[in-house]
Amino acid sequence: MTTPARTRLEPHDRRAQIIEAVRPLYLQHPYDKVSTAELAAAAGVTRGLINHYFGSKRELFVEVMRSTIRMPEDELPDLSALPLQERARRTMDWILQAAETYGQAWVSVSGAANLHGNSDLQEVVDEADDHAARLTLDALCLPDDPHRRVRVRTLAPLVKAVCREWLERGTLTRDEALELLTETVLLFATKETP
Amino acid sequence: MTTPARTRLEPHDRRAQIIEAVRPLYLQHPYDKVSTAELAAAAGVTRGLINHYFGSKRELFVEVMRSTIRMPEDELPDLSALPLQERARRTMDWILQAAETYGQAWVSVSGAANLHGNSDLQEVVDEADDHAARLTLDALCLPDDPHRRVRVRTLAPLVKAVCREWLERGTLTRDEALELLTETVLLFATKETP
DNA sequence: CCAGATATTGACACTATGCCAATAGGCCGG
DNA sequence: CCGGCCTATTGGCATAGTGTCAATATCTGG
Repeated sequence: MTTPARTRLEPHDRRAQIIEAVRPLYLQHPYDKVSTAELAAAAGVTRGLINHYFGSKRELFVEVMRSTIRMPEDELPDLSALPLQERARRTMDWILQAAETYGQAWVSVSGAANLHGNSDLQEVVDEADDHAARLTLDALCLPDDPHRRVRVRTLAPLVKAVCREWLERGTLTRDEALELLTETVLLFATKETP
Repeated sequence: MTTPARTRLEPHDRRAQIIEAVRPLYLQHPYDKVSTAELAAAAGVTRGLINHYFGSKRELFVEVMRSTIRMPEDELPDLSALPLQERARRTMDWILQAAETYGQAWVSVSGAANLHGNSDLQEVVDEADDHAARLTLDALCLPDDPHRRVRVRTLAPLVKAVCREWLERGTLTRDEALELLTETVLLFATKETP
């Protein structure tokens, strides 16, 4: 029964350690079903420390989200030798695969569900979607000008919705999902910039 | 200074009255910035009554959302005489117009922003999106079989994202938005069912 | 080995939520 | 027109959760 004595960490390390320790809780329970006490317990620290580092429970939550819903950029295959149509298909396939095997968190979090204008989470989700758009354009070997980026990032919520129909509800087959997304991404990414 | 004496309403009416009285609060502030006390004050009742009728603050919030984010079905024009392409364009135009003039709440609320699987709000948003899909198919004069409905309702989050780029960020013009959505809805709605 | 710097704690004050017995509004039969 | 019943509504209580801050303990450098 080793009740670990209080240990002292560098601020940066402590922040990171708390975020990691707390992540699983938010993967299983919604924000307001997890108390600061539980968060602190999971991290092996006191409630006070969470407020010290993150200001508020909410801000910790937002930080956890930020690092969780970001699409990983490794293992993105090099498609530069293929025709555009095929690049599109493989890129979308890559996303579907990530969603399937890793249960990629990115697809499970879409926009903030509030009525009022701006949510703190919206900002984080937007950042993640914009990042996903950059990755997509990169995989497609298409230039990343602002207009194109805008169009491609609007696809993020569509991709998530399609994945949800496929994985959670079983109302679309993987092939249907792939086909729809492939055609749509071609439509959105190749429209000529005015 | 008329402090209105306590009046007695039919349960059904009281529920409705509370929801209406509370709606503006949630249009301006996020869920957790509004206290039950403020909600009760706005409705001219006591905190206890809110719990009596809705069980919890959260459930009241969900009810407000349910009735707020539902697309109105009136004023949907009859397009049956036009060719499909044109029906699609006008339907999307109708949606954009609703978003612009009424600041339609539907477009401002997309999926729930949680990591864990299911949110109480997700259910409500899904219901609204499915409803919007029915309206869309109706306007397009296309049959409403399950497969088609699934595909069209995945477009809901896309429509919202495009509207956000157009209205809030100004990164898309109205014409660009209209064109993208028109082509996409045609793609999704006219794919033959297997 | 000591002393200064600071990461971490624990207790306190405050707010908010949900619950329940008590209260009172208004309809109905006499 | 009145008294009594039904139940919508209240007000206070109990509890849980959040944020703050002075006090404490840990590590580092001299």
